[in-house]
Amino acid sequence: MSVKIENNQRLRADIIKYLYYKKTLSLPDLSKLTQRSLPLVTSTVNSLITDKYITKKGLAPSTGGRRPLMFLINPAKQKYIVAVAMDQLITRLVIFNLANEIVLPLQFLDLNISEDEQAVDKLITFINSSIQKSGLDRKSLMGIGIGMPGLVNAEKGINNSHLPTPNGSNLGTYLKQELSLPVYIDNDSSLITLAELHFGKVEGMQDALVVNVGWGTGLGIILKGSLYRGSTGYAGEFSHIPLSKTDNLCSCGKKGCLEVDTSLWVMVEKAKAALAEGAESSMKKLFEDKSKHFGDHFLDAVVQQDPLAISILSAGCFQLGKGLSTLIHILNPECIVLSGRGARAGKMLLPSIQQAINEFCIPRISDQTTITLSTLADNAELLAAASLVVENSQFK
Amino acid sequence: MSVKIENNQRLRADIIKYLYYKKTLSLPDLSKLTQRSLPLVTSTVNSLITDKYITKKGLAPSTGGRRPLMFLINPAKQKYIVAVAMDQLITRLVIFNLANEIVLPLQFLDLNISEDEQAVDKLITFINSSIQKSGLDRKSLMGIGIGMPGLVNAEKGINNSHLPTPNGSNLGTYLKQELSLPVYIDNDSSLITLAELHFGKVEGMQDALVVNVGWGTGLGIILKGSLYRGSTGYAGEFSHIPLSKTDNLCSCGKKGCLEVDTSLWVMVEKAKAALAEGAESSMKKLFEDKSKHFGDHFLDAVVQQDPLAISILSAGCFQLGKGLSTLIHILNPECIVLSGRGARAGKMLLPSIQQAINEFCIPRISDQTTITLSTLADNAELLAAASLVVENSQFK
DNA sequence: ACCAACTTTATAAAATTTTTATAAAGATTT
DNA sequence: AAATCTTTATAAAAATTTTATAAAGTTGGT
Repeated sequence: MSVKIENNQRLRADIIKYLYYKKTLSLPDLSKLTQRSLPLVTSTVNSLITDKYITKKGLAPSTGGRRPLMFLINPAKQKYIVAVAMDQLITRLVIFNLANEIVLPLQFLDLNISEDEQAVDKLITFINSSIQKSGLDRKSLMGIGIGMPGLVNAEKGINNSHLPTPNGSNLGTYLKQELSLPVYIDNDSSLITLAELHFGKVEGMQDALVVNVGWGTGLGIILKGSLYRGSTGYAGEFSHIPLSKTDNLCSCGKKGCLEVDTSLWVMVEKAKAALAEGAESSMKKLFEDKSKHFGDHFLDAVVQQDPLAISILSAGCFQLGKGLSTLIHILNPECIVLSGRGARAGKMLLPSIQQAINEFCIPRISDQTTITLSTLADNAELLAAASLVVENSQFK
Repeated sequence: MSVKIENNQRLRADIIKYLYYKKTLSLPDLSKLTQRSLPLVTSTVNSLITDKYITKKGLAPSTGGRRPLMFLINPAKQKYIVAVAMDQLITRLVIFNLANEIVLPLQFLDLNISEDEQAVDKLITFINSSIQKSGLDRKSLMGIGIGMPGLVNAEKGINNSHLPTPNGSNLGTYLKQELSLPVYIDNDSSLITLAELHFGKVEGMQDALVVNVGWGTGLGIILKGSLYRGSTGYAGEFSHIPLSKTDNLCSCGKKGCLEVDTSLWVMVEKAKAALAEGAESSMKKLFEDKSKHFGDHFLDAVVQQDPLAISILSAGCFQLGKGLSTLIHILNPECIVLSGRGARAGKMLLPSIQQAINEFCIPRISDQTTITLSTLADNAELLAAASLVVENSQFK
């Protein structure tokens, strides 16, 4: 048996990716997942063990035959990933190892990406100082994955909505240059969708939708088992489809966008207007506390079953459900997952959405689609930001 | 060199399929398309020549190097395909050979699929008598491909809207039994989309939409280079998305469906109502001729630039454009093709659709999508019905 | 006009990968 | 408790791809 020294980078990367997502797998598992033969997978796994990328875990319980030897990523391998999740107001950062263990705990930065003109350079400083704080050798960092709001073209590294670079150049390449590490950026909703696909409710499904209920209303589309990005990378622009019965002006400049009824911003405005008109609500007191954002107060009020907040939310969710009815007819998905920060309003969202679907969908089609809540916590976006790096790296 | 007698059915089928769609190809072309190595493709092509499935055409002009030997399907190979295209009112049939040459010319049958309870048995009789008329040996028929309106699950062979079988069983299996030949059914809009993908404007594109402008408004979705059918086969139900500003009742039982504004049926009704109210139009005279259907008269009036017909059509097309705006935002397609019988209204459709898109789309997204008219004639659906058989056959 | 350099296609030989067969380890049935 | 079925692992055989080379043709320069 000749020991193979260094070939088949593609299969090596695939094996590491599958172990990264699924934690422990046997040789037959990897053979099926990678669609390569068992002997080939065996020899490639052996070479990865030699390189300390993966280790043997031990024998798994039998499922009716010989017990399989399980493999997992070697947590001791000194390869690390910087994961960044950006919000309109707050940017978070974590450093993981390849086994998805946290090496540098959550770091925060207050950063208003749409108003602060120096946002990009502040981001760079933040990332650099976080790396320094971790004490890790820069050479051991595989790359940086960043999730951010806006019309992002992940492939080209462009954000059309926010974060212009000082010299007006491409955001992705600018970050890569300044940080001298591989940088991968993506839209926040796309990342949340990838998190649901790899670690959450959509795992293993072919066709599904993930709604990012947040300041806006984001959408990620899983088609044929992978994230669909469209011909120029802008697929899933759900929040600006023409659906509202009102002609209210949207932030995008058009009238009657879905977002006009469904975004958390708008709901907070509605709550404020109602309070100004003398409505009774627990929000009156909550809104006085300026340490948290209005939107978070609104969600708190919903969770505490405040009637005004729930009535505003329900109206918004009904419109969201109408939008989802359209998607169900067009895409006939297996499942729709409600995710993002708004998902913590949890069960409060579902009834109005379901009601709209009952009203607007052909039952034979909508019966096949289940609607469910995400079980991933807030670090979903960070996990998926890290997975961006794993997806795009080589393992030599 | 050992001559291979009979193996690799998959590659044989793939090679025949590519030659069927692209007419003539060289060995390197086939190697790239099938993603198999040149030596393997060469030996498989040789075995197909031995079996008389394909023939050498001759050398193609050089593109800068050695001239390639071109191959094509052998028109003399005695394998034939029955193609059927059904409409609400008329059913058409053609028999092709593998080279897509017509062996039995167009046959017609008046058949109202939604009202005639014996429609299925009449269809069977029609197909059988057409085969008899052709004089072809039944053993030389590879199968029957049928396109039909309705909520069709092609994989399972079900039509939920029309054509119930006498014994209530599965339509596909019933037809297969009664005709004792392989039968493949599909939705008419899906077939038109496949025709555009293989023979028309969408050829080679990854992400595109095909609108079947007809009695209803059908949609076919091309994603990642192939027809997208959804998790349970019902994707593309465009005509019943909630979009109309009216609350008019749709034939499906819901209110405010897109179809309420965009179907040819509805436009004809609007024209009739306007005429009853004394409006002037060339349609007054056209509608007296009962030998053609009202819808065809309406399209004639449009083509002849009748003001009333054009104004009704424009209003419908604006709503269609609003619906397409939604699809552009969600799916970010490279191209939208207007096809189906309504496409002969041609350039009359485009302005209102474009106007709606300008009004409802974010320019950065819609700029990337071109809207174009189909150049395929009415036999598009028949061609694609035949291709269903080729796609599902083996070539031993 | 002719030769060198570059392209594309076709075939032969070498290397890789898969398929098939067999063995090993454990569960299940008789 | 032995025989049979499952699943995993490895070895040998067969198939496929990769690499190298040849053949056929274009292009551009002198």
